Amino acid sequence: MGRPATDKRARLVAAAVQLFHHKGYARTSIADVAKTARMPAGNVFYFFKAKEDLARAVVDDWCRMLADYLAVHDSQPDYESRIEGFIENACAISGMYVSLGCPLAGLARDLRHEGNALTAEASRVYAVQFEWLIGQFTLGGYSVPEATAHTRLLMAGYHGAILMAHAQGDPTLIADEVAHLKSWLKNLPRPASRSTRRRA
Amino acid sequence: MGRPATDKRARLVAAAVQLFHHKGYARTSIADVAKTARMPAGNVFYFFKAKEDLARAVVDDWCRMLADYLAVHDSQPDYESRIEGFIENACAISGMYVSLGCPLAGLARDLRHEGNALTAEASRVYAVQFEWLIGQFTLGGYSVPEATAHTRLLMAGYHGAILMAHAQGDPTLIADEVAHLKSWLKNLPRPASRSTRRRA
DNA sequence: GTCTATATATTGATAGAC
DNA sequence: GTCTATCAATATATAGAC
Repeated sequence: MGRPATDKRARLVAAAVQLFHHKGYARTSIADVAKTARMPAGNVFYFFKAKEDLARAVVDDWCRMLADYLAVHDSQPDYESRIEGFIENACAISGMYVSLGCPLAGLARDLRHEGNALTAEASRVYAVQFEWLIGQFTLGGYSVPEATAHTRLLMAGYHGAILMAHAQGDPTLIADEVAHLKSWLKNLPRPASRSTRRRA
Repeated sequence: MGRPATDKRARLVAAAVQLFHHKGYARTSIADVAKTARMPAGNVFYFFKAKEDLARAVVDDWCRMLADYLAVHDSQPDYESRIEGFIENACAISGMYVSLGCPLAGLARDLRHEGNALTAEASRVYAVQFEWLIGQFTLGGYSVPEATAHTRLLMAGYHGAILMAHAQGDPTLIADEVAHLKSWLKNLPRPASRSTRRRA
């Protein structure tokens, strides 16, 4: 169906992804987005009939980017190395987390304040990480309830450390939590039943 | 010095505390605050010459409220019971956390997006909890570095679980983390040196 | 001290020329 | 499809009557 041949829509989404992270959703104007994407303000409404629709496109883009990033870990041979890679990545980008906060946390919070229309979108942004982690623990031989419980603790500690590091302006909060989570992961009780891959 | 005899200022701050939590800082207008506090909009600027100053007063109010709440735990006989009370409180108010998110997280994030003028204020909101927890662990005999490390892990898991529960709309994320943290606290290695209060 | 205007800027969104 | 001009609503903040 008649999508435009240009990359204008993609440029608008990319600009919105960045600005929603840097300034927040409410403080980012359509004019801001258009300017960052190097086009006139009125043009935005050709691609998105309302700011809400732009927000939905931004959520879609984050889900896609997160899935792409998580796929990078697929080259690791076992589930534990893949999860460890996920955990350690927080250290690699802790500077961004400290200065701007987690983009997922920001987006989820912002969208919940924009009326019921966007509340459902807010829940989607973390779902990709949740599902990937549950899938990895399951591959490691844990039952789905076990994998879910482990994932929830991991996600809480992981994103909580980012939250604290941002609020306190201190990247060592992330480094300490990463070290703690790696140790926690290594000392996790082995799954009771069959494991599709041996080794810790 | 010439403070007004009425409670209008306090009513404005209370209204702002509530609205900043429910709607976020950017989406809360001065008119909203005045209306909630039952007075005309123009009146706000007699007490706060700018919206920024209202934000500062809201941060002050949160620091005071947090200190008052933490003092409730002083009746507990030992540091471990006091920290346990702090942890368990997340369950008691998990409904509020799920529907509105943590007010501290929201305020901290919102203020960081309002230019450099309010960034410093954003760091203050968690400081009361950090310092109280470090103080409790220290009373339990831990060294200041040990107490700080324990506090940082606790704060990350605690506030991370609230963040996830809000984003996913699921209070069991908080209940599970609370159970985990209580077990973690109980199994924490005893401090090496003198302890001002015996017992786990 | 308190409240009623109102100034001024910016917002999301639309209409219509090209 | 693209862009200009502009609307209507809402925001913070001020001036000045009471």
